[in-house]
Amino acid sequence: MNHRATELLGSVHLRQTEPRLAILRTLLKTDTLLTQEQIAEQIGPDAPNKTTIYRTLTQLLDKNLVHQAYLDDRTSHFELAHHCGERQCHPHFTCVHCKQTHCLTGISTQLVELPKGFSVQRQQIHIDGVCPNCQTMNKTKEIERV
Amino acid sequence: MNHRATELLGSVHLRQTEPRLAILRTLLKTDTLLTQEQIAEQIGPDAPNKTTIYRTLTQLLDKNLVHQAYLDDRTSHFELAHHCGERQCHPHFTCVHCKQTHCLTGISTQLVELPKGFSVQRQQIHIDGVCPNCQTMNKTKEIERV
DNA sequence: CACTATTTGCAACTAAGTTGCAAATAGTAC
DNA sequence: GTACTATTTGCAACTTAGTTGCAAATAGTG
Repeated sequence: MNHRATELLGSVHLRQTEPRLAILRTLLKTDTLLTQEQIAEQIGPDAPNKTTIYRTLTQLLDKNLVHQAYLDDRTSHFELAHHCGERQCHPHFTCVHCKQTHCLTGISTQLVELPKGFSVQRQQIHIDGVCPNCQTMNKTKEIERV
Repeated sequence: MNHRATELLGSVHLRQTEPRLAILRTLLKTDTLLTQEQIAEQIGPDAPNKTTIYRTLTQLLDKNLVHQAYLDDRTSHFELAHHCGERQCHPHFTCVHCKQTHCLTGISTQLVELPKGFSVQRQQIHIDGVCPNCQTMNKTKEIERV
């Protein structure tokens, strides 16, 4: 994991600094989107300053190693771009119940056919609904009520 | 337009107040998403206080007359729900050049097939790219450079 | 016209993200 | 290893979208 982070930084010609490596390691470890705060939390007490985290993420965005998504609140969520197609990110699913977001990486989707004159750079699909976990929890509650 | 706004308010049993009517009129008049600030601007000097605008929009969201979208920044954008299907909003297109967002209402799209256990409530598609206007402007510039 | 529940505007607040600047450090040259 | 410089980091102060509490205003009703 550490090696992969070093490699990624090298590939875009950025200096190998501990804050950057820690941020990349965290993004490599997870299978979902993370906010600045969640990244800091996961790194722990020695996490870089929030300014540094934002600045690093912006650099990685510029280099196209990271993608940013705005979901159901005013905070931006980040993820490594390695599971995204060139023109299209995988769909994101947010559970209205537990508020957790899942990356639906194994799914095929097609690009929308745009009216004449428009050209795509990136398509994102965002789905709100109920996740399997909350689905079964609700059913259990219903049974309990009876 | 005024009549339609009165009608909409009545249909969800909210009091007919001038701020609410002005907000609905503005939403009826436009063919794109608006932020709180843009709504206030369009109403003009007698626009309701921003608190009132946000509160009204929240009420209309609850009644499902209005939809909210988070696009490429931290500000929420609002629109009347009347051009949306039950499970799916029309796609939104944001031009990376002029930053304007267009509602692609005349387009058919299909719901993503979700993995077992997930259930959809609402699907949104967001596309970044270049709009017809900026496309031709860029071409013109290229010609000028030659 | 009077009454009351609802709505509005204002001022103060919250929280995500940004900026400027001085101190620390990675990469390089010797 | 040591010295040097451009880059990076952390901190404090700031910006901005949106929220909250509360007193004044008003829509709907009798």
